[in-house]
Amino acid sequence: MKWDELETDACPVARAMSVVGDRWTLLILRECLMGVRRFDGFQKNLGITRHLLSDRLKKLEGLHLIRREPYQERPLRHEYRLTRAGKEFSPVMLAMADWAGRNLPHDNPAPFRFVTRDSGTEIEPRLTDKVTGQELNHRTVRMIPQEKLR
Amino acid sequence: MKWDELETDACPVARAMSVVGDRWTLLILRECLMGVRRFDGFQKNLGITRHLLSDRLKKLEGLHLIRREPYQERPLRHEYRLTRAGKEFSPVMLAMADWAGRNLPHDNPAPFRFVTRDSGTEIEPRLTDKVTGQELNHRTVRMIPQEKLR
DNA sequence: ACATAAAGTTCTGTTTCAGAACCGTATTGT
DNA sequence: ACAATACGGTTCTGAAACAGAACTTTATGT
Repeated sequence: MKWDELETDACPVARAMSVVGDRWTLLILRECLMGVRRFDGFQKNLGITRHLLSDRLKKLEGLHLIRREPYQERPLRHEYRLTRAGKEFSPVMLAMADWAGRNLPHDNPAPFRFVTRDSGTEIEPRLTDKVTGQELNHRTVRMIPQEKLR
Repeated sequence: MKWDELETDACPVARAMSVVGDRWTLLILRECLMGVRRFDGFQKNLGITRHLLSDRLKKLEGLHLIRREPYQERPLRHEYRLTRAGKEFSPVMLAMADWAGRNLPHDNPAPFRFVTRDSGTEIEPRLTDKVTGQELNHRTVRMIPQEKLR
């Protein structure tokens, strides 16, 4: 199975992996969420090669997760900003950071924090159901293949 | 920057990518969450090459996200099951599936559903704060680099 | 005139991956 | 008895992706 087949898979998890299933793309999104907007900013923060960064930014733009906007002319330069779809990735990033913080431990603390915009207090993420408010985890949720439903 | 440097990065998102930052690992976890336990089950469902599957299962076992347990002797055969840490990945999977379902659209419906174990109703995931119950998204949460806090 | 900056592109060698073939141990079918 | 099938891998080869460095272009500062 090749990359291009993943993109068009009926499974949303597979499609998600066609986007963030490489070493860098999700880390670029992390930098976007932290406010980085320019090529060299990404490159220096991540230690990614310039070639790959250029490539990934194009890919993310093509997927409409980031937008390329001119911030000066002569020479024409652009910055990269999250679109709505890109911003909506934020809860995934949070859930992932929380999981990794608990399950892939490290001696040093994370180099960032998630805080609420209103009070500035640190958050404790928890996935819940919109309707019932019930916590969603492996104990409360089942993932059922569609065939087995019928 | 190389793979091995990612694993030991202080950033939990980077460490998460050292685990699921490839085409297959997260899809293997998806299969685990759907109840697949055996080598050929993963191989057939995913279309991954046997070599890579073998490799990824070893990696996941090494990270204690899955456990290898004998289910028969002669010939000795094992099945692969999620550990607690692996099961705790479930909310991330849910958040990701939800995001991709909304932002990487596809004509066909997902080949699975997430339903509650008690009532069997389909869930609508939403990330909230444990303490305040406030919804967590790009509008309500800021991601701050540690340096800027001091 | 020379150095620095920003945003890439190009080049070369290494690593990872895809696809197929092969192997070992056992069970089932004829 | 013998072949076919099941299961769980390992080994091999060519293709794709990646890392690191050098180069380019347009412009500013000194």
